[in-house]
Amino acid sequence: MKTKAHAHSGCASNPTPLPELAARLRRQSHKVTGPRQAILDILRRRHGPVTIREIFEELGDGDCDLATVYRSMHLLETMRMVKRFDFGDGAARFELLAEGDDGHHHHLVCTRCTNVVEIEDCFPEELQAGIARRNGFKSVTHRLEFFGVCPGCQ
Amino acid sequence: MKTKAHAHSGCASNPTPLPELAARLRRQSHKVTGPRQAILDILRRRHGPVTIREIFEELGDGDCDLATVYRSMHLLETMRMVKRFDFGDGAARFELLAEGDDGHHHHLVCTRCTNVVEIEDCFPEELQAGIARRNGFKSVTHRLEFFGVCPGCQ
DNA sequence: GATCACTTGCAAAGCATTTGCAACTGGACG
DNA sequence: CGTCCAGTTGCAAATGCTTTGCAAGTGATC
Repeated sequence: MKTKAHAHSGCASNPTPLPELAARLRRQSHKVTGPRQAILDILRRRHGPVTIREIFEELGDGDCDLATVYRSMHLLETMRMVKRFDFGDGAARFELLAEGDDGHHHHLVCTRCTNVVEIEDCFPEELQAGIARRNGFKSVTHRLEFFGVCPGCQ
Repeated sequence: MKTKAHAHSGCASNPTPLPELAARLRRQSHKVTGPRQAILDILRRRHGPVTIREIFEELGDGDCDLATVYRSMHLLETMRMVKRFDFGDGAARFELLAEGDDGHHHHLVCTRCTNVVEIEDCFPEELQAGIARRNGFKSVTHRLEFFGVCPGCQ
């Protein structure tokens, strides 16, 4: 089975060129600064969701302040350049988003080693529509993550 | 349509008697103390998920310390008397569990007023089994919550 | 009713995250 | 190129939820 094109960018195999990411910043009149480039550079060569702490530690020593990483991720999130995920362990995780991608997808997380696999399946649309309708809700989405024990940890 | 029996206890209509809850504590050799009874009493007459802060504020002034509420919820969780939910807003929520109930179910949360509706639907078992199998994972479960805008907030 | 392990209150500590503020700097413009 | 200023950054302090150390208090058992 061929690897289906992933909804997210950031695969190590063909990372989005950094200048392209910088252009996205500029296009929305945000400055292309050292810290931002360093952070984007880390995100673009990452497969899965990254922690703020992980980003910070992967940065060179004096590269930038932890607060700046937080601020940058917040900016990138509002610009829809990254998507935030929550595995319920108290630390936010982020994935770089391809342009125009809403990044909606899910993960299968190993509860032993915290390894993460991206999942293609999603909660069935018609079921969700029924839930929304029955309760009179509009604009319904969902947050969904799977947890289990990976092959290596069994 | 008749109200289906909910998987969780704590419905205001027929709350589990407090002595029964106390008995569960005693049966597992935990002391039935004032704070614990007060907390259980709040939980048993609650419909949905409650925040620690909400419990604390619903307690009488000198009823007990915030740290004690945290400790109690932790105890009740390990005893499987309550289930923890995470709506991604940084505050844990709890629901009282009927005996023998694993409490697995989901919620539809209004993103405007944070009102919560309990949902009966679940992620399709066969889909989840496929996800587990394809990735070689064992003991797979999921965390799933829905978000939208409730009728009153539209 | 004495005893003791289990509980509690209080205060301090832990984390992830946010914020105030003064110093700094991209990049637009001349 | 040099000026200029809104947007950025570093640093430190603050926030919000949660946990923990420790000494004092108290259910439950005998």
